[in-house]
Amino acid sequence: MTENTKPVLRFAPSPTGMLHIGGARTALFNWLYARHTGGKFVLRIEDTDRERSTPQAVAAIIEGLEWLGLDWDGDITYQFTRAARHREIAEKLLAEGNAYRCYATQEELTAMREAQRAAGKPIRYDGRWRDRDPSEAPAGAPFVIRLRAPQDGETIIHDIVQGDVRFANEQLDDMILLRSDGTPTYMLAVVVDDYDMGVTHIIRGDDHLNNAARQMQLIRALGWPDMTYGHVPLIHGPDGAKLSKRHGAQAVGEYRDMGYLPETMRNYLLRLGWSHGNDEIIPTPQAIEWFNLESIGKSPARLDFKKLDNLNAHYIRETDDGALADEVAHLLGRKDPPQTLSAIGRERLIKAMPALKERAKTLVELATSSEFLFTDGARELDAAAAKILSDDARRTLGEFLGTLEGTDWTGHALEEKARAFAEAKSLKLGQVAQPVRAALTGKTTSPPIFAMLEVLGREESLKRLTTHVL
RNA sequence: GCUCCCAUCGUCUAGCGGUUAGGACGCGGCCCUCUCAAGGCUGAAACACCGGUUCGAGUCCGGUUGGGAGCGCCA
Repeated sequence: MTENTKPVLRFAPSPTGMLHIGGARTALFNWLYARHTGGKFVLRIEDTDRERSTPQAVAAIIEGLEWLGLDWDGDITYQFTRAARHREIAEKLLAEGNAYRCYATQEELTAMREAQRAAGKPIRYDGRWRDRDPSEAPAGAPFVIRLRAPQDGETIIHDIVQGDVRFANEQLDDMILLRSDGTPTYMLAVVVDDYDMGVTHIIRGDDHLNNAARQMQLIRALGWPDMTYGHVPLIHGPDGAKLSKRHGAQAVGEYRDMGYLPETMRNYLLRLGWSHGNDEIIPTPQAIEWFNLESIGKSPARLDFKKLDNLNAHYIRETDDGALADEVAHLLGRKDPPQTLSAIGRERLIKAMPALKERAKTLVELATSSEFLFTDGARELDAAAAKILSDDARRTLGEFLGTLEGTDWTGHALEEKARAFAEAKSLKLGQVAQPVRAALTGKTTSPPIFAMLEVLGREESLKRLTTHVL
């Protein structure tokens, strides 16, 4: 493959809100295909709507992509900076007769649509200025420039995921290219920018499928080459309805806050709408190797947090202990009031991490389950732990502690002692271990308790345990 | 209303004319076990409906129903 035949993919969000989970998947697909083919992945911010675009949204999108690990090639293109070029193309179309000036006012158009709606007719611009002589134009009145679109025949989109999609040209109206204030519309800007940026493949949400036909008409009018389209079905909430606030997590930042790993998100989002046989666990390098456009599914998918959790648990187990400790420290710092991880706390955390990470579905859970490592002295007991520490249990605990003098403070040695003690007393191991767990952690669930005794050390462990001896 | 898209277990999906319709998550059971997980084994669970085409349809075609998207001087 030579340099100029390599694919150029783009992600083109409009900065009017956070990076949405659906947008993240679109970005991922584009990114994966670019990396798979050795092509380019470029980022373009579609900020031609000056009213709704905000710098905060731009920042959130960039932050989201960076967190997801989706790096783009070259500089970010800000669409609004290219307005002069867009205008130039509109003028060219006008000069060639492929576009015309329309003087219809917004009120007039609104009335037109209302009438069409009332009559049960399709709602579209009726072409009232399409063939009017320019001399009829009201002097000095504002006008927009519309594409003179073909009225017969059909426009076909050869979509790589949806197949051939045909639109009768008669049902597509003459779209506005340049607004009356001279700024370009989205339809004009995308087509011109994609062409100028050398974009070869457009992978985007299928909410743009209808737009594709209109954009194709524009491309034809300009005599520019076709691009390859792939319209990916949208992601729905767990209830099948369109994703909205009430579904909870929507912005990628929220997933981060809930303790999901970027690796998890990449794998999960990939599987939502793309498949490779029966493979489920697909780390990113493997995804880059396997990804193709043909295996993108055609039907919309729903979010399933249970499955997300399961994948996240998998990737947490795969993550390096030190990196996880850093994440826990980060989460601690975000608490109210913020907590810092002490040197001793970090040391304990690293030692306990192999056992802790096997039990956590999210980083938040990991931080919560680590909490008992960071305090000193007697633990406050939760209700279940208090119940475990009955008088009998506390007596047993005392007797057991009595056998521990001189014991090597290792998980293995302590477990041996506990087993011997239990056998001597005709108790089950659990009858010894559970009171120890309750007293040591204040809870009834924890990583293997003898290993935790070792992590906390003799001194700290005895401090916690002796408090509860009867 | 008009246009376009979609339709396999609850969910994500494999399937690309002939399969006991497979896997994963979740759910139930068993094993393991100091708790909780993890892991192993195992069970229940799907081709929306109606017509065609074909010797033979989950797979091809049409319709119905049900979802979704679009119909802005938003993107």
